[in-house]
Amino acid sequence: MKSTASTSEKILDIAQSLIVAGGYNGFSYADISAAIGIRKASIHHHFPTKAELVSALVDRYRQQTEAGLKSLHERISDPAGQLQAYVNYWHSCIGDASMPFCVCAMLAGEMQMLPEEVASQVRAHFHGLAAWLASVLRSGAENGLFRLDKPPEEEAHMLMASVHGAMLSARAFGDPGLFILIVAPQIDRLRAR
Amino acid sequence: MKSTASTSEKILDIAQSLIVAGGYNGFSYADISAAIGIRKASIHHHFPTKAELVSALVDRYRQQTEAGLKSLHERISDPAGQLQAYVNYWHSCIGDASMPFCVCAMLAGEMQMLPEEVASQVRAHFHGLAAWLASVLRSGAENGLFRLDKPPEEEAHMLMASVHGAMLSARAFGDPGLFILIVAPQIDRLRAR
DNA sequence: TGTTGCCTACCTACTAGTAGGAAGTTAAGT
DNA sequence: ACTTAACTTCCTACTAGTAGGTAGGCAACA
Repeated sequence: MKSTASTSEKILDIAQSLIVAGGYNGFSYADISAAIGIRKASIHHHFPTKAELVSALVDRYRQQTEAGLKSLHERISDPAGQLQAYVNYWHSCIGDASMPFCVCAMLAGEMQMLPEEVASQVRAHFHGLAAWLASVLRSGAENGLFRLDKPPEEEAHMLMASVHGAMLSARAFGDPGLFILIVAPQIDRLRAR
Repeated sequence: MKSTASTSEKILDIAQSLIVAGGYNGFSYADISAAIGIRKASIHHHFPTKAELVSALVDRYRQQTEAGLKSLHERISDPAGQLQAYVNYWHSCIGDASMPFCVCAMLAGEMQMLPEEVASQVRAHFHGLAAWLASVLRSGAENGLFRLDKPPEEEAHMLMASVHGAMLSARAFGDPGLFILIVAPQIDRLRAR
């Protein structure tokens, strides 16, 4: 239930949606305060500094991502389906506007002016995602499901870039459908011919 | 010569590099003031509001882009070479850190909280770039140089997303070489087999 | 004489962050 | 059962600093 969410989780929820909309410098304690009906000082009680808040937020995001990918592996065994499920997840997030952009992709754009603690977590997310994609592509290639032109690590980077670029285009053009139009052919391309 | 650059051009130069580093909310008049040794109020003399400043900046960026692509067409006639030159341009910008990110890609991420005048120009840039890529791909396909799996417009969107995603990955991983590692195979893929 | 470019000085609104206290909760100690 | 102490959550009230923006003046120049 939503009503059982703790205050600190509510703070992270709204901060996350504000970051997705405008990045690290695009929100303030006052914005969060207004959104959940609590005073600024109370937010500082839960998260003393903005850097700590965002750091906790990215930490949670990374755990959620890890848990999501793990449960995905439990529900779907074939690598092609796993890739499809990953892409479908983002397709629906963008489609229903619940999270129209990856938190870490947003922050990666501002990398140079992020507090170091946040920057290193963003880097870690990118490494983790690239590793997951590479492992899925590798096992798919071993099964003969995928035909890779490059090593799995490079194909993973290419796919990740397509996904992030597709998010950006969908946002720039204001057209959620653009995401899947861009990403789907990139996945088809990997399937053994 | 750099020394003949007018003050307003210097303002746009530094503002552009600050936007590339941290987006619309990532810089202030005070930052520009400190960087070029002029008072804040003097910047307001040239650009009364921040929205006007960024709007002028994106306008200039779009003109520079248009001029660059035009001269590219004059120097290089074959579509494959044109595509290669476009990618090489960004490769060198990212490599020497002179402009490690596209201004409009940066702003597109913050689309939702941009002043409308800026947002529409960013959209226009994306439309223009997609159209240029589509026209290059189309003429390449007509020459038999490219073999496209999808209509040129869709292939253009895919390529543009790869380029922007590759910029983001290069920044996230702190590895300029990642850009070309991601983009080069996407171009090779288009070449007739 | 008016215009351009820059200045000093200032304004209001907002930024992250702090100090200190009120209210309620929990868990012993008696 | 009653008290006390520690802890949590949230509050009001405040700070120093920064945000974008304005008013008015001065000097160079057309």
